[in-house]
Amino acid sequence: MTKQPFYITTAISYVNAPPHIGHAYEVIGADVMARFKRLDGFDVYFLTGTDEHGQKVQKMAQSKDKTPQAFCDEIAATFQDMADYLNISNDQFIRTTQESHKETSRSVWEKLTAAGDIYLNKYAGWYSVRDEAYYGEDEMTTREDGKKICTATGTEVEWIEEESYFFKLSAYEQKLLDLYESQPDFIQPSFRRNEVTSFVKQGLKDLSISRTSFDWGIKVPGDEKHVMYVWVDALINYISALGYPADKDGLMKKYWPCDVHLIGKDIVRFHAVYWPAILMSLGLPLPKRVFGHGFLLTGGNKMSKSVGNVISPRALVDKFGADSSRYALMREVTFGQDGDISWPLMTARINAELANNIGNLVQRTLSQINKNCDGKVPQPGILEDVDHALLTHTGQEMLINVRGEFEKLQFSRALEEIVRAANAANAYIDEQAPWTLKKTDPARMQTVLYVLAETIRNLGLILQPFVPVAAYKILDQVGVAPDQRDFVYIGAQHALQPATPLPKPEGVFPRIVEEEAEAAQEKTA
RNA sequence: GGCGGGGUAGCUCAGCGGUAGAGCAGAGGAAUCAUAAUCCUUUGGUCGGGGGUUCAAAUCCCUCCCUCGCUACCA
Repeated sequence: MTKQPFYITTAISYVNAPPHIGHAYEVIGADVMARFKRLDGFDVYFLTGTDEHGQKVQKMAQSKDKTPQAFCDEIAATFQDMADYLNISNDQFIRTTQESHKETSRSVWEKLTAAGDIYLNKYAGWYSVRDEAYYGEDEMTTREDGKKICTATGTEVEWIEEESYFFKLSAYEQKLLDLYESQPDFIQPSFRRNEVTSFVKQGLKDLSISRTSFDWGIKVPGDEKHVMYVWVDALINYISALGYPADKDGLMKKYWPCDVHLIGKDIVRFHAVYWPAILMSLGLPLPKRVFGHGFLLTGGNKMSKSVGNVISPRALVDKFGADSSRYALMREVTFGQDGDISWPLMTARINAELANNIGNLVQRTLSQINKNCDGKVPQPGILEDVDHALLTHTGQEMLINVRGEFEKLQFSRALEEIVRAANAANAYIDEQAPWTLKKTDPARMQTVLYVLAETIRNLGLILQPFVPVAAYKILDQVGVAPDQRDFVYIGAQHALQPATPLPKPEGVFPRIVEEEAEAAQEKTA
């Protein structure tokens, strides 16, 4: 049976600065989803990467006295490094400065032109030379001397007309509205769909898609004084990565259309309006889903360097490790909404759920098996109702519930489900008290410990997408073979074989113990 | 201004017409296998204000207040 394909992407990150926590959050979300789908029997392709063109990058490079490419190489490396230390399982890391992407972009441009959707005209507007930006009427005020200035920066603006290519976005207004109507899940969460719909209903203007004021970009075929507007270039990454249009490796045929574009809420419009319009013009099928996640806040505020409340991905992993960091971010915040994170919140969550609940469950069970069952999977007797109840809850039932949450990208809810299962196992162990059975009914003790080992196997399996390394350790400790770790192995039909020898148990989720220095740091935060 | 979220226990949030819920935090107890972890019980809310519909409203309608987002071409 051939596996069903599943294509998931993050946004590509703009390389004007090294990664911050938001980048980490997004790529972790995508990774958790990708890993889940792989384990659930899908043929997954997971793409992430960097967006490297545009005026901002050119300026940044200049100010650091570097060539744009050298500058990009440097920053892109920090993103690749982050993917590494966060344990991200992407299949490709695309960079928009790579030759294959440029080729695709030029080819797309030619196709859009051939489709009659690109034309040359003038872009006109109020421009601030100092800010190198155009401003709308609502962003400007008139000074006493009668000159218009930008309200925010206070710089003078002048009326500028610049030659530019345009994309006939206006021609797609009705088609886009039809799309949102006929495919209500196209934009998620649903309140984002409302925003986009009302935006499109206001009427779409054609989109200026080339620039002549700088040259760090992909040159427009046949008119090299223009470079493509970075957003057009950036969006194309989702298909250039698959080899469009040549499709030498058949990736396009296999994985397109994309199942989920996972992006930040700030760029929903680009993905829900511009991108489908471009695809329509190319005659390509549209992505199934665009999911805009929220932002991470701390103390209800945006993180900012000047306030000094920034939590960097590197610092996070240094303190908690990759697994626990992934867990904390996925658990603490409802995906799709903004969420508050802080060191104390994350520490509390990791300790309560990973260390105390799940970690300690594994430890207390395995150490009893190690001491009392000769270090082998115990031999169960006849299972009682309580045993069946726990196994059902933590087996198929948990998988079905977790899968349901993944369909909605509700990672936090999925984890809640898993924690609840571990909780039930802790209640079971207390109620059954195998340490007492050891003296009164050793056979029953074996059964109880077997049921617990089996529960731990199920938990280890379902935890893999979130905490891959620790989950692997758990599965190793209950003697699950590496090729028996897909979700089809969850549940009774693939239960542990009694008498399988087990390695000596060791802790998987260490408690975070606050040191004085950290406590002091938190006081100031 | 227009459109759309949200305002529920100390904290984070669920419920969205039928006697106020979960987790965490707080209090009391049990147990001792375990990462002093676990388990049980429990305190705590006039569900933003006001009005209306209904036998019945956190839940529907109106209105007001607060808060957040969107309202195009830096990315």
